[in-house]
Amino acid sequence: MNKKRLEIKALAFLVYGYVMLYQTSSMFDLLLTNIAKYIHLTEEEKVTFVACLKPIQIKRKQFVLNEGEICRNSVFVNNGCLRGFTVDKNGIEHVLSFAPPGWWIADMYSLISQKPGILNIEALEDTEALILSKAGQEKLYHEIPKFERFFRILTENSLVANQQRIIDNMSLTAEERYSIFCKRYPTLIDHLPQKQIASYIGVTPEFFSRMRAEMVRKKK
Amino acid sequence: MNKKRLEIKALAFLVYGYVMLYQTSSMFDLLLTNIAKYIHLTEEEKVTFVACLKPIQIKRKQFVLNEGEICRNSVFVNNGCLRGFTVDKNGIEHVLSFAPPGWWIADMYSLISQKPGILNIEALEDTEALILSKAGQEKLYHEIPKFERFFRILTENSLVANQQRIIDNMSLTAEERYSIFCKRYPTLIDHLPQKQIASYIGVTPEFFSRMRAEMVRKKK
DNA sequence: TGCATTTCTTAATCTACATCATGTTTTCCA
DNA sequence: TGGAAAACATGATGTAGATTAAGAAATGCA
Repeated sequence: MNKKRLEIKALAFLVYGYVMLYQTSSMFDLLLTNIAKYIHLTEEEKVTFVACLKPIQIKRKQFVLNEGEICRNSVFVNNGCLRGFTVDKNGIEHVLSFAPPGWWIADMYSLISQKPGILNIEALEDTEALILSKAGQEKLYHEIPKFERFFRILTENSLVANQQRIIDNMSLTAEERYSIFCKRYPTLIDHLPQKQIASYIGVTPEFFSRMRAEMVRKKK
Repeated sequence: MNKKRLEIKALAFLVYGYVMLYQTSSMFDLLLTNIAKYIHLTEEEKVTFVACLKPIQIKRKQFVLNEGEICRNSVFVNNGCLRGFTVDKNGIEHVLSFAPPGWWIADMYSLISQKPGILNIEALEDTEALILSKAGQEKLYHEIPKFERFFRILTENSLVANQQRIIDNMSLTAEERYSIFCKRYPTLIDHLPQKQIASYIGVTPEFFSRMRAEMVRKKK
């Protein structure tokens, strides 16, 4: 009798474990799917990887990183949206990047050098994310060298996008840059406050507002 | 007698081989030294690596890559200087990057996607360089996975520099951007035609010329 | 060495976008 | 749910840098 009870208990625990696994796994699905586009992970490797991740919740307007701090994590967004921005000597903010679901964000300079950074990272809405510490990332490089490949590819893609942005900033008008933004990030447009988009494409909110009115006028 | 002749011949060939190795090795020194900062290669791996490289000579004003072509190589500069630039719809050139000795250059977008690119790469002076084909690079990733790490780090550094440039373009005046350029690339300043620097920092040659005169005037 | 080409300079005028100011609409949260 | 804060719109004016033009200096190459 005693033994049977133990068995039942053990079974219940197992079931509970599976349920937990099943439930919480959804939190890693988006990231694992993204990774699968570039490298193949065994189930065991997935477990090792997931063990390096820590889920966090960030309230709207809350900061994940402040300028002057050392960036110790990469952040992968599951829900919501983050922004990375700097503040210039006149107190004006400049958006370097948005991180909607499926995107990574960090202060790359600070993360690499482990010196104080210049980036602020803030939630534009309530956000669920996973963080991967620098230590965790280096552990991954050691234990599963395929991750070198994954992050190389990720970084390459990011570099290409940033180079294109430099070229666009040098050779296009604000209006053209905005059109490109709309095409490239259609989901962000209705989501984001105008002033954030204005800051990203590199104009003042006032000019952006006028420009949009102008564009509507033209189309008629 | 016949045998001895053969031995001498073999010895001569060996000596010749070493001399060749010694002479030509200087051509790879800069690159191997750079790599050694990030990963350790065995002598055997060095040989494998060097076998993937092909030396080229580029005359001043000659193009290594034209927009519209598919970029099939990364180029590492030993001597001289290359520039990567785009031409906008008004025919104005915009310099995305310079490649002085010790630097890599390529149309990253095209190299990754193997689609026609938008970058022109041209020699600003007679240049000696090494090219690593995309195929060669992928062979390296397979045979010596450490190269995943090397190129990841290279790409990360490049990404950081490009992000900083985006921020600078959004938050600084042309004069400030020029000051930063002077500090960051002191060797390039006396080397490069002014109009190339103007194009890199994102102003016209006329404005750049006036700006510099202005800066001299101020300092007195 | 000299001449053609490219690069640099300087000046007048123009424009895309910034700044300042003020009112209106939307959003948030107590 | 209502009132404060944030976001957006619009007008008047200012400015960094572009454009056009034309001459002077430097450079490359036959």
